[in-house]
Amino acid sequence: MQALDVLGEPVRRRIVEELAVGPLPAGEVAEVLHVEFGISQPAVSRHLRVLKQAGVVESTVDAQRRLYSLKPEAVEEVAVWAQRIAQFWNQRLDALETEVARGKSARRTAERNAS
Amino acid sequence: MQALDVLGEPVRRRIVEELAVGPLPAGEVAEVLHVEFGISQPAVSRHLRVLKQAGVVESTVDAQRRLYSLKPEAVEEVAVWAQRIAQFWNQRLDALETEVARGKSARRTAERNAS
DNA sequence: GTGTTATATAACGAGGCGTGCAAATAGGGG
DNA sequence: CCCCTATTTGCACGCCTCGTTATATAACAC
Repeated sequence: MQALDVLGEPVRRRIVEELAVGPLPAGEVAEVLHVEFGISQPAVSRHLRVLKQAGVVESTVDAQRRLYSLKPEAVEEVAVWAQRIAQFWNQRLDALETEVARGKSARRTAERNAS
Repeated sequence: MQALDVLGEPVRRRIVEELAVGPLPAGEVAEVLHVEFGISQPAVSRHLRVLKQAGVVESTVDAQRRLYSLKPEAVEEVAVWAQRIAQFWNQRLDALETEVARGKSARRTAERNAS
């Protein structure tokens, strides 16, 4: 799960969203981020590198330009993780509801302790 | 999306996973994390506070202890975000496939590259 | 009250991250 | 060749976060 580590950055998240629509040359990414976040082009370049090293994006050479594109596996990895957690939680929720429905309502206190 | 900012931390992700199973007192969370990451109780306490401020967890008072539990909305938020991105990407992929199917095949010239 | 458990806060240091600027590299094109 | 554009990299700096240890608060028990 390298992806989540790297997506903690708002700027990088924005880049990912931008690339989700389709591949873009570094310059255009930089421009968008410059407008929205007020950061310089080299800064964006660095973020792109971080994203690349984390396997979130990849780049292609097109003459002098670098075309960056999203690697969907990475995003999917994040989605899977979050969904797994959500699922755990839902299971728990269902269990509680069942329990309550059965009338065992007054127990839940000592349930989780017992170390 | 405060959740993603905060979930970039491995320790915090572990805490979330632990709490996904069910609520736990701070002490037990601290113990688990101490065993697995070798960090101290105060460190865990701080992570819990960060998670709380980000709306990922919440706590209730039970005598001297604090019971921490996951706020599923936060996790769901992350899942939704990631899925949205993934969906964008899938749309794009579908579009490309359609294009290729139409016979425009010979374009993908400089596809492969990396550092 | 004193003592004990459970947890949070304070104070501090170390390290990492993100930034801008300036310079370097890569790839055209005259 | 030399120059121009696109992008990356080197450097210095400030900030923010993490971790530890020591200490405080809260609630209970005696």
